[in-house]
Amino acid sequence: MFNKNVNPTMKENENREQAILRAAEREFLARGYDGTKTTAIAEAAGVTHALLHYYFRTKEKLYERVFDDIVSRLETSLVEAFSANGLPFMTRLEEGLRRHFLYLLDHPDLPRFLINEFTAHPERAAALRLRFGVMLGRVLASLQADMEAQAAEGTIARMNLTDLLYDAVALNAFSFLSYPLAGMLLAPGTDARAYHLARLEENLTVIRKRLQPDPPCENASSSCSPDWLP
Amino acid sequence: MFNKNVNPTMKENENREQAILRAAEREFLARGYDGTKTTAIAEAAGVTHALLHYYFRTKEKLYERVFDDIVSRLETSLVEAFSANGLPFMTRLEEGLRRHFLYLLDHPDLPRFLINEFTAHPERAAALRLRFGVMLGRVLASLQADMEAQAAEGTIARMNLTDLLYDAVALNAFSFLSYPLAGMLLAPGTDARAYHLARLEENLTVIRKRLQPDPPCENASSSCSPDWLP
DNA sequence: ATTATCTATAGATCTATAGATAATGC
DNA sequence: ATTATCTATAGATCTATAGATAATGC
Repeated sequence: MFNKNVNPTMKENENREQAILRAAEREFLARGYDGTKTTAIAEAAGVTHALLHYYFRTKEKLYERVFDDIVSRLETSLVEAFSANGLPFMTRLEEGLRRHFLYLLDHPDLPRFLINEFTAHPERAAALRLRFGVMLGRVLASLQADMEAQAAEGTIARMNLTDLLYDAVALNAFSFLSYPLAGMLLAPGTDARAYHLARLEENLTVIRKRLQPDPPCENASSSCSPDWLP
Repeated sequence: MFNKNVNPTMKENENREQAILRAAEREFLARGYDGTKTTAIAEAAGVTHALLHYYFRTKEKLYERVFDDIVSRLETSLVEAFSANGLPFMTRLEEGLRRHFLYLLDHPDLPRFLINEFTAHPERAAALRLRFGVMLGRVLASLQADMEAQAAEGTIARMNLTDLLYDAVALNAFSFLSYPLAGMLLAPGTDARAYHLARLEENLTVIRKRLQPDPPCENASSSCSPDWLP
């Protein structure tokens, strides 16, 4: 049952089932569902094609398994990212966004993969939305009270926390979504990591300034209108 | 040569070649290259499958033609969006971003389509990057001088215009990229258009605040550190 | 006796083309 | 004489399974 590991594409102590899963995740993330061939997965895993069907029956089932694993890990990472306790609101927020970004830096194909999945399979989306809803609820609950306290003090502007997180996730995810176009266009020669880390700092600046209280209104200049009021 | 238009899927005065192009664009945008079958395009266009190959020879060539048309229209739209003249910098910027967003509202599949194209076909990406580079250069040139004048007056913060446009495009595009997940999660029941228009206002607020000058430094609070300096 | 793995192949798509026929322009 | 359109089918993938053989656990 335990293989002798003569297969060079497998890690130490990894069995063929795990090798197929790893290869499938790589292929699906890189090429999407339709672009991935089960023959290519089998080849990448160093096993025969039939074995893939022996373990996972169909391409669809293998895909669902891979997808579920990916979402589970993302959930864990996101909830942990915002779990720091006892620190001031801005510190926790920035630290959470930094961790969220670094997670994406380790999984740069993830945003595109999730977006394509939700678009291409709306029939499966309902169950997944529920999972993301629960995850978002946890993050919101963990930050909401602190945010309101700060707003009451007047040290940050009053705004909807969901909108703020949406802004932050948009900026973070887009750095990876746009890299194949924008990375080489805006910073040719720079390596990917340095490029992304520069974007992270800009993203954090945007979020910080989004929360900056409006300046006191001394004159009629437009920047004095409290645009966050109804 | 001119058809009698007995085909119900074709518009008045539209020939079969155009009908194939329209159907191909719809299919490719919705399902991507791999997910689209030439048989499905032919069926959607109301012609036999062989006719598609008669006009465009291969799926690949048809795809390139569709892609090129899409990019050309986007270029025109973007350059026009920022071409308003004689108005103050902030007005031109906001108006340009508003038009950019409304264009996406008419073409909600476009961001995902472009991202997938650049990721899946890096070999073709070079030529396209050049086109996007020219387009970006035009928009930058048209705004740069005005922005510097405003910054010199002190009415806006000093920052890199490219970063600012990147932030804005990220926020605008992500509204459409994330809609299948976030739309139904955050605003169930709301219709898509209202949802997106609400995001547009938040996006403009983010950009406005990004440009808000830092408050004068009266005390040692963290919001007083001029984080836009080296 | 069960689990893991392979070879070989059936069956389903999907792209592309060959070759016939109809419509149009000179 | 050229352009547009159709029917029919070849050829290439790709998914999935059948059925044989080897390895493992009782």
